[in-house]
Amino acid sequence: MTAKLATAKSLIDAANPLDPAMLAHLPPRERILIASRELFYQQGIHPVGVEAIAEAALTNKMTLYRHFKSKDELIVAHCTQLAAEGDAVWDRINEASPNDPEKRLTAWVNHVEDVVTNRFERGCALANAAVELQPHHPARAVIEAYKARKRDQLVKLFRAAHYKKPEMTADEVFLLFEGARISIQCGGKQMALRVVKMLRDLLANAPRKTPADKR
Amino acid sequence: MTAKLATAKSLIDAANPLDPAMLAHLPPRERILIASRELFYQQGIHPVGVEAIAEAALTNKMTLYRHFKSKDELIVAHCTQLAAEGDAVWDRINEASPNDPEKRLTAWVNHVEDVVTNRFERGCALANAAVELQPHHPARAVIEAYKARKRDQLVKLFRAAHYKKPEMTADEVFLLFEGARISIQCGGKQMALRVVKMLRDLLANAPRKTPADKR
Amino acid sequence: MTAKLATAKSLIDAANPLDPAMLAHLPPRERILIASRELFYQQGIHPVGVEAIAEAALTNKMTLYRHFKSKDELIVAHCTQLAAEGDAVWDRINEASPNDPEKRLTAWVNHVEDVVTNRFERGCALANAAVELQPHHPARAVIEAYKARKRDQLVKLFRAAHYKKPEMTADEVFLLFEGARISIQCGGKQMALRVVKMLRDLLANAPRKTPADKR
Amino acid sequence: MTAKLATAKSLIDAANPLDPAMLAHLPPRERILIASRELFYQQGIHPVGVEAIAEAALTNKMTLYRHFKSKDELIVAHCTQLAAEGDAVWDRINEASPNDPEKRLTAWVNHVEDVVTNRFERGCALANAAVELQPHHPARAVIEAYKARKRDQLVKLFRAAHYKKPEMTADEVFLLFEGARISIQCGGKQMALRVVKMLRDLLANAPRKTPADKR
DNA sequence: ACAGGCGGGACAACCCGTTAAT
DNA sequence: ATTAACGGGTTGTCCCGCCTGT
Repeated sequence: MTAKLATAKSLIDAANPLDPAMLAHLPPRERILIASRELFYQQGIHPVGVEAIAEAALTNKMTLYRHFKSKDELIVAHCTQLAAEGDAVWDRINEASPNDPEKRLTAWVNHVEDVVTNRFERGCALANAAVELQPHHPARAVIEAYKARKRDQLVKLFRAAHYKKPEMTADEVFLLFEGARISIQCGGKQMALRVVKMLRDLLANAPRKTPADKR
Repeated sequence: MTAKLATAKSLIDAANPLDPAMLAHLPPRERILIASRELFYQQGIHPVGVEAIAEAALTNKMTLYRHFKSKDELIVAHCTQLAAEGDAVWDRINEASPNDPEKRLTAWVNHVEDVVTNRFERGCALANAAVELQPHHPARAVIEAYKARKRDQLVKLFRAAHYKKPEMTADEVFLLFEGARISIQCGGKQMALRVVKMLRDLLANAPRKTPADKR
Repeated sequence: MTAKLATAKSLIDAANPLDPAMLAHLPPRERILIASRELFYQQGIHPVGVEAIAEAALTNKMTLYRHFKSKDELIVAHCTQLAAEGDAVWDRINEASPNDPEKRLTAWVNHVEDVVTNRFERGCALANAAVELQPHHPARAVIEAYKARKRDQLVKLFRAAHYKKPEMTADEVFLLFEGARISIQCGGKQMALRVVKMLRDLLANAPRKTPADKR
Repeated sequence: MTAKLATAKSLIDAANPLDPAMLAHLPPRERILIASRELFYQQGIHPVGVEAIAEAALTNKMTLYRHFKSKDELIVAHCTQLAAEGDAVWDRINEASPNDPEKRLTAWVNHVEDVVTNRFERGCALANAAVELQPHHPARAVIEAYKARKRDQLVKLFRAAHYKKPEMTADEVFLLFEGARISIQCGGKQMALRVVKMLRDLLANAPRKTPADKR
């Protein structure tokens, strides 16, 4: 489990992502995106000004505006980055056991456990962004595409694992996870932690296709 | 079912809540809270200025500041109001069948169906507010208390209905509902609609205590 | 001549238009327009910020933006005001001698003398604005309409005075006046002063309609 | 007349002055001045940033700042260039008929006709610059010297052509031309076109020195 | 008590001219 | 010679209190 955590951590952020020593050798665009992720996640999108982002990224407003032609575009890039990271986690889980859907399911639940246990005290950054951004904001499309992709990937996984109703099961699992993360924001940290047991029960008890397949 | 809808509707909003004809005969404080609810829900809290609220409430900033000594206090009152309305819905459901937990469960699911089907295109207003507000904001306490209350009420209801694991079932139901509503914001309207079937299946299949206990 | 000057002066600005004592009892919108006229004329439109205007108008940006929803709109109002004042000068000249075109011509030349001699060290404010503003700026239409109106009014006046070629003479007079004022900006103050003699000669020598009228 | 146009055109701009193919083989300083002339004339001086100039000149800001130590200095160079070009036009006209002032006058009016007819949709670039620049700007001196020179050259020309009042006639002609060009900016394109006829009439009718010369 | 305009300071996003580092 | 850095300045909006009249 320690290994698992280290793996996941290294995928997303190593230690303190705003540590000047970490940022110093990165190109400005990277620094800006890292700073955005951190500040947007901690404080939300609206309350964070471009100046604060530039400062946290060890640069200045002008450089920020050379790389992103507006704050809105930065927000889009920020959401795109988050989505790509989420996809990367999924890909890593899949590639680890390409021929064993059971293991992939287990690995995903372990990832969920990591997420609700150790990180993301403010829930899902993309869901939060969707809440803050107006419906017509271009970043919304990025978020919606990501969420739809996640659900479809779960469907495929449950189908590969010969679940009888892959769509239904995927929806259930997806909504439980989403609900757990939004509940973190609403004080339900304890409830979010219980979601892991729910998911394990659900995976164990949901009906499979045929006994033959199980063997 | 028509009656149900009418009931819920009348609890929350009658026709167009910002219709001047509706607001005119209400005291200013009520008008301001109604306007806040509408604007905050549609656009979020940060993007809506006090001036816009005052205008929609057919009054002016001065009056607003006489009733709420700051925008933050208005936000608290707004969340308190939303919580009270949610509680009222619950109470109404409970009082309709005080001695029949089965009927109460059914009624609650029907209410959920109404919510995800007909209204709240932007998910749960309180969850959205929690996302927008900083952790130290006083309104967060109101929201967290409300969400905890909801979960506990579900636990009690499941216990009354002799479910074997009332906490577990309540959590599951709660998270599914929360997940469904946050998914509305993330483009998962279709998925949110499927939550109703999930809930009905779950209620039907979750293990009850024993037939002996029912008698 | 003293009377003339006083008259013209009172039409446009009395003493120092930015004197706080003068501004104090005026409504904010008036103060802002007066401050705009003064600052825009002295420094041009681009170099003057809204903050400086608000300050000179003894108010602040917020009040300015309550009366004009953008700087561009303020510029339009400013140009409209200048045009109205120019029209008022013309009207006053006309109403003073409604039945004597000769006197009106003389009065107009006297006004020109006043303008190039005593005021407007930076030429015609509207022409300057036209130079500074992009062709698509809405204020440009105001300026062009004003200039066209001035030329047409001169044509009518020359026709009433029985000049043989009223259009030609009006154009000539108009262009000389315009040229004189733009030359002020280009160091040709001395040349501008000579325009008065040119105009008087031109009016005296341009051919009239009938010999009888000439006596 | 086609030859005339070609001549004048080749003096000032050949086809599209910002065509990369035209600029490519020029030294950077030339490219920058050409780009400045085009952009400053089309949009004015204030709205055009150094970055845009560098880009249009197929170079970068750093190179620009190696050739001109500030934007203000570039503006001075720009105005100096415009003045030199104007002088070159005048010299060419003069050198074409060094001993025939009548021809020179005619040629100059033809040039004026070309200017107000075919080019300079935004009037005189130097006059526009004078309007935009503060009185203390060093480029103003360049502009004023140029305009004064133009007037003096006209005086000399009228004296050489034996006009009775060369100063007066020169002023008149000068102001008409200036007025025509500023009027282009103010919507008076039609009026500007009529200035050519005025000038021809004026030259034909203004009194000459001795009857002997005329015969 | 309500209505409304006015005032004020802070801060948002965005862009400028200019210089330094690489 | 390109990219980054920098400080200051732009327009525009925020929340909030004052100060009139009803």
